[in-house]
Amino acid sequence: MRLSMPELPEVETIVRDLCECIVGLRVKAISELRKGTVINSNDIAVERLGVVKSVERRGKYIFIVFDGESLISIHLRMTGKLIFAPFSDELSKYARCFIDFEEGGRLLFDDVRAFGKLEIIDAPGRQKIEAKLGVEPLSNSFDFEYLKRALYKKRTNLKNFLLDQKVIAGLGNIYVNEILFRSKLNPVRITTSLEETEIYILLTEIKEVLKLAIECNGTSISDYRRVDDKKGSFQNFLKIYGKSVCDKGHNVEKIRQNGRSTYFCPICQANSHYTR
DNA sequence: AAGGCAGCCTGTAAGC
DNA sequence: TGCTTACAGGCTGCCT
Repeated sequence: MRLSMPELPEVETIVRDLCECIVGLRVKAISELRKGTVINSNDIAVERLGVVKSVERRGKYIFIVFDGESLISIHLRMTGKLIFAPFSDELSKYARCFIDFEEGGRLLFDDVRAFGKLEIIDAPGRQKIEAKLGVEPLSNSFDFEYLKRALYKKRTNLKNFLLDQKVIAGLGNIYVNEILFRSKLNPVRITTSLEETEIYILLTEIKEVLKLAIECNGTSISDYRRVDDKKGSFQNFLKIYGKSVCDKGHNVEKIRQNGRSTYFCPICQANSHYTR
């Protein structure tokens, strides 16, 4: 299986790695190799971006923050990769754009499916992106009350609920499958059917799975790679995604919800009767 | 208003 | 063998 999906833990790992590579460097130029990859709708002058002050994550977005007023937002979507090369290497077939720094070094954005985007924005542009994002799941703001209120406000199934970036920012298909399995909750359950004990379990598992995955530097089942091309190791902890049997030996069922594959154990997660 | 879903894109794998 | 088709999925924008 070759999939890729940088979700919150993968993006967090990339951001941490990127901090080590590019903070303090001054942008010289941005080169677009495939039209549409770089968006600069405000025509912000690249040579005025200045020195990289920090690299931050919000949901699955990466923000490269400069000492000036502008910043770069990057979304890797499914197959996007950021590779920092101290020396200018040969460009791959799927190189979409790159940033060259005055001090030397090049940050390459490589993306097979060309869904990813790099956008040069200002502070209001960042606000516009963040306005569409829900809570950071590892922050203190994401607590029992937040989750309970959000669940009861919606009327959809648990799988779609957890994938909704406006509610919780950063979860993708793999981790949602894992979280629901570890919570022993059926993905087709309607959000309003959850009891308080179940909400507490769900909250705990969301945080636990993300923390563990970050400790593992993400999941590489996948062509996800870190900035230095190293792999993460969370795939060793996957219990349900892409599996044919669960850890109890039951057959795993695979269904589609809103066009996305859901893996679940109909025995361990046997509560699908709560669908209303 | 809010939820559902096609479309974007291309490599991989299965089926004939 | 080689062609066709399905699948992988985050997000936007359209439809209901």
